Amino acid sequence: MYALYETLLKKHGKPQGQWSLWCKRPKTKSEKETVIIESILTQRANWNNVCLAVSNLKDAGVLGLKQIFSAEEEKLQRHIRPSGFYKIKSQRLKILSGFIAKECGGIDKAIKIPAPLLREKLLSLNGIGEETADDILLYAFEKPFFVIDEYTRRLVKKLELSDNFSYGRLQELFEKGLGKKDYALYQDFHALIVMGGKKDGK
DNA sequence: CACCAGGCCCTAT
DNA sequence: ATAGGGCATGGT
Repeated sequence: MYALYETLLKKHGKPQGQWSLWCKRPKTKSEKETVIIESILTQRANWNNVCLAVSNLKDAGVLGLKQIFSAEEEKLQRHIRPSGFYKIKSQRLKILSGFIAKECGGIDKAIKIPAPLLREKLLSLNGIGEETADDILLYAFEKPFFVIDEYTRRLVKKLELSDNFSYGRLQELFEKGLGKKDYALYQDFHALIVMGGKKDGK
């Protein structure tokens, strides 16, 4: 499995955050919050539209968990409209921001919750499935959970790495295949899979 | 104009 | 357990 990572790395070069925050290794609290917000906006959406929505939130000064939580629902909907499914996503953003900002007491507190427990709590929220939970854990909280998305499934299918496409099995395939739990490796590997799947890639 | 894009939930078999 | 429909926009 590590050989596959090296192959992709040689092919595409090191992920540099050319297309999003997701491979920039967000450091500041604000950058982490942005990643968390993007994890919802990107659900079944094209990345360009996510950028439009993020830009609107930023211009309106609402690009933060507390701001989202206290924003008027109708305004929030208007800002994120370009990302699609905006009514559902505004609800999901409210739920998620409330959970982290209020129930956890902020990002710094949330990050100290044992990762498996935090994952369970995220999954219990309406609108957060396995991929979104792992996006948050891996990219915002730097916890080693391999993200399985549509691009990953396509690659596994193409290379015939597995005949079982359930989320858990695929996650196990990558995590056990790599041996070590290394969040930076997981981030880069997944970023490379996405880069490879984007356009010519195949 | 048709089709697609880095999910998730709900409902009906 | 698993399949199918709904949610919505902007780009090609």
